[in-house]
Amino acid sequence: MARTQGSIGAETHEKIREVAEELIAAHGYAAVSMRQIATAVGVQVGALYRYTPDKQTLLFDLMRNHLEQVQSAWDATDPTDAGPVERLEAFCRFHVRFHLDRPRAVFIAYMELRSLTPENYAVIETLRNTYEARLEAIIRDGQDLRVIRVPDARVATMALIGMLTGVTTWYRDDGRLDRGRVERIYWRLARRMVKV
Amino acid sequence: MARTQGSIGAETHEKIREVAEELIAAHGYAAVSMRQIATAVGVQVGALYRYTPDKQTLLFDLMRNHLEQVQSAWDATDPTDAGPVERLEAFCRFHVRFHLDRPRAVFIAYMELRSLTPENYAVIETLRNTYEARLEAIIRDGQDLRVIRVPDARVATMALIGMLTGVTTWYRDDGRLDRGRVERIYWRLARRMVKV
DNA sequence: GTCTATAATGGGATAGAC
DNA sequence: GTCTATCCCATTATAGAC
Repeated sequence: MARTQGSIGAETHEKIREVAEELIAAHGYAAVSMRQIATAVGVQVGALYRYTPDKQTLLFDLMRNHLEQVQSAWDATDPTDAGPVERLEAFCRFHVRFHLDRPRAVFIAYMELRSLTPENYAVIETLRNTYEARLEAIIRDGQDLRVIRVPDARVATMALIGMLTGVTTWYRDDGRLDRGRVERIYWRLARRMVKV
Repeated sequence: MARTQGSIGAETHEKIREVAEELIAAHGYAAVSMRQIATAVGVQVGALYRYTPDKQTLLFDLMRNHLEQVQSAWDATDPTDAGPVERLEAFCRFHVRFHLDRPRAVFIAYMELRSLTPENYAVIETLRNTYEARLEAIIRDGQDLRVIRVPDARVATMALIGMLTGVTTWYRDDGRLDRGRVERIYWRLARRMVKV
């Protein structure tokens, strides 16, 4: 397979993304320098600018990429023909599983909103809102069909998102529970929260 | 009332804390400079160092102060003679109320852990764990007395903390719901989550 | 207790050689 | 596509005048 004409080094590009995600998740966007990233990648700082116009765009691309992946992965998972309770179970399990698999990307997407320029922030906020709206729609469907009952659909949505996303703050792979059990426990908690 | 001998300017000290909390919550510890803080306070940068030995200590004091206040405010609120369900209601309502009243301090306490030196991090982590242990103890009491039932006390604790703390990410004072209603809705969701 | 001035270091980004 | 060298500016923290 010939390399695409005019393409830049795909391996280096990928490594920059991995290293940037790791360092930014650990120390924060503002605390990580382009020099640190270059050193961890194994290149000099000037080389980074063949892959990103600036540091801000590097962050923005990481966040957009992650949120677009969440979105498309959920759209591929959503059992749209099923009832609201079954879809809610799919959502809760998907959210926990996906977030446990990508804790660093999740961390950045939630923590570095304030590091974005206003223009980039608007894009990312829209992506986040679109995803959260998917959950809210399921809850409202369930209410209409009287198979889900919550005091307030909007608050229940935000409470669920907060509860599910929080798993990344405490879960450890070498801990007492494996991912499957955690996924199951979170769904049982969620189900009781919204049950008729 | 005479000013304590040898004391530094109490008003300036307090203003530094307020300004630092506001700026760090908005932009992040690493992104805020001592110059920015000094300008917002209305002094020159050198003056700040009469009140804090360095920037790190300024952050650490903000976080410790907040967590100690959470702890002592809860200890003063906890209806220790009541049953587990009543105490859980007190906890949930307290947590939502306290966090809605201090969104910036909460934000910093959860987001800037990575900006602390290892020594300072250990202190803050201990304070956080102590507070979370209070909730877990209530849930375990409730399980023992068979008035609370959850799949796993530890996961339920973290799920509750995540759910309740998340309120600060979406609540707006000029929004649809006032604080009292939000507090009530969160408690209803929590109660269903842990009910027998 | 606050100021001005400065030391010492590191930041993002670019130019031009190879 | 990566390197070296550099520009220019911001950073934390301190010294010493007032």
